[in-house]
Amino acid sequence: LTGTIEEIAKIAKVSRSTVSRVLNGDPNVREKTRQHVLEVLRTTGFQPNRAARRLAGGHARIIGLIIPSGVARLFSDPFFAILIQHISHACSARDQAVMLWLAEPEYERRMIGQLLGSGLVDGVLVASSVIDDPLVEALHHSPLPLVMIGRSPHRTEISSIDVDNIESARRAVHYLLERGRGRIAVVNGPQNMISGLDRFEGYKTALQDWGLELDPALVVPGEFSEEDAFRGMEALLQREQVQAVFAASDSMALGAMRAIQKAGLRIPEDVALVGFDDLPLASRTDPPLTTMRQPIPGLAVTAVETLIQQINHPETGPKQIVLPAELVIRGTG
Amino acid sequence: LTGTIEEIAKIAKVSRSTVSRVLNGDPNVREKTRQHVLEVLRTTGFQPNRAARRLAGGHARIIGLIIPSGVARLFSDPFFAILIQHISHACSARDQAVMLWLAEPEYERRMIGQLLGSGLVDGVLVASSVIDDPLVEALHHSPLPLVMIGRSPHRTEISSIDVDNIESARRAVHYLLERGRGRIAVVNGPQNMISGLDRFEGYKTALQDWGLELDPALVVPGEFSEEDAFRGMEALLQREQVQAVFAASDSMALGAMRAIQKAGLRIPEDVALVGFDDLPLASRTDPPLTTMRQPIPGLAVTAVETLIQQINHPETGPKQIVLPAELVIRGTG
DNA sequence: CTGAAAGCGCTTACAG
DNA sequence: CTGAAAGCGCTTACAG
Repeated sequence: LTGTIEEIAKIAKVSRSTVSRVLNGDPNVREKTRQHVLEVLRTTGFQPNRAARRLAGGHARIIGLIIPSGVARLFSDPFFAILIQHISHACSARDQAVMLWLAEPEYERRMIGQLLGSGLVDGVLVASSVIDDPLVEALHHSPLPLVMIGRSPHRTEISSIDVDNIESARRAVHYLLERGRGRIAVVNGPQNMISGLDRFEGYKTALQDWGLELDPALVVPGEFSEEDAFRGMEALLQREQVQAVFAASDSMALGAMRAIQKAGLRIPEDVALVGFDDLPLASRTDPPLTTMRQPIPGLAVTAVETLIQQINHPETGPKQIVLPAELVIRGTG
Repeated sequence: LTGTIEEIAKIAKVSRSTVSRVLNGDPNVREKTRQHVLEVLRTTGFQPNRAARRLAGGHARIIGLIIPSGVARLFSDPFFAILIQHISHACSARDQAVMLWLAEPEYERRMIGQLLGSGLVDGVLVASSVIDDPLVEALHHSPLPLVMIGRSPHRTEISSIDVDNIESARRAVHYLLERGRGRIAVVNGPQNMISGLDRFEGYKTALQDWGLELDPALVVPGEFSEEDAFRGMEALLQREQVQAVFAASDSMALGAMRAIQKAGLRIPEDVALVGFDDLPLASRTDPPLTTMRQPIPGLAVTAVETLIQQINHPETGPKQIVLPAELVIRGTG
């Protein structure tokens, strides 16, 4: 279908070295030659064989996208689906293919071996992980460039892209406090993930800012799942009176919303509600959800570009990039 | 980390040909030699370089998993997330890596070129598609082995794995009719996808079986999304009285459930409800959802195995495999 | 049953 | 700026 570099060379009447140079953007090609080869490349629709490319020591332009096993349960959260879509999109736009590795405890060892040994992947993106995930540790000690989405608290030597969860959560809760809501419940994410931990931290900080005590009775443990949030909130509402709820994800906000409405309380009159993520569903709930918007496209693009940078210039040190979130005020608070 | 075949050969004191043969299960190796090489392979944890393998004419053991652009919107339906997890699992268990291609209109052409030209992938799995998707057509006309999840109505030359959507939907509606529910609304999936079309077909057939007329006023168009189902159902309940609802997916059943309950109707006393999929959420709704269970693990495993079969024995003709669904009776009908 | 050799399609010093 | 040549790590006839 697409032929080999040799055939292109023949058509363009140059050596295969020259074709390869053009393909790889090597500056040591006369401009006229380059244009000519480029033209042949275009008309033939040539696609270099990535396997050969990789084998010969170049980059295959393949990125490994890893979902650690501890996170696999969350895989059906729309946040993930959307994140993966944007990562995939960012890769396509940069002519990078994506290899998906859903880590599973049983195959984790083998997976790492394959990632390293199979010689396919130029670098690796870890999409969210549990704190101190051994998989991340292993990856970090491998020669493969690595970028995480979500910061790694104990490892600033690993490049990561994250939203400022602490500050964002704090701002969300401030917003509720400013609107006169004193008793604010929190629906937490998993506390073994940094995003869950940080958002809870932000909640606590906001209370402190206002000189309020943390009331453990107002803390609903959650796992980023709608159902858990629904149940937890339902139970809480039976014993406590609250004026507002901060949910650490939109999925959980949805669950909380259902519980609040089921309890016969009005949103936002009786109970205000702020979520986190700004998934598409947030604008379609009734009333529409006020929430902290995660810049998912930005996270994806930045992660992919950071990784590519790391692949092409391994000498560049690790980077921690923090992206801002934005409060989107709608009808729930 | 894992070394090359050459190093294994040296340790095992055989030629690299022999190592390659045991690696590939070639029967022309003396049993004692094989055991010895296997032992060395085991102790070294050797991983063959897939890029080299593929280049040399063997199989890379990489499967391309394609989500066509027409389906990308559905990507955040938990059904997809779970399906992908199972596919990934089935591949890991068979030592196959997964390359993810979320097709996007803008990059679709390039993607196909890459799939074919990049020489990375041994075969391709299309996870659900729109009817007569041009992407599937292109793939079908390529030399790459192809298996679809979801049947392709006009192309029996393509291997496909599917659940019997028509019959399953029919059984679901029969179940409601048998329980004395005469006026049954349907929340449809997209009618440009075979699963949406077939389930509607099953609904219509069931009505016919009972000598009932199809009432267009009872048909809620949907796109497999909870929100659309919620709105559609809400609108329907304002003008119609129904005794039951058949939703073509669990996500939509959830939306319908919310609408029914919001309208002050009891489930199942006033309105019975049957979904389709049996996602984890089905057992956790209130009341728990009665639904047709799709054998997702079975679909995934069968699809992967069919594709591997197709890769290893291209002479085998295409296969259409239909898996049974099962009605799971819970609290909604 | 086993090994030496050619070749897969690239990249990258090396020489000019 | 360009080309001839070596080499990446495998597989697979070919010869024995």
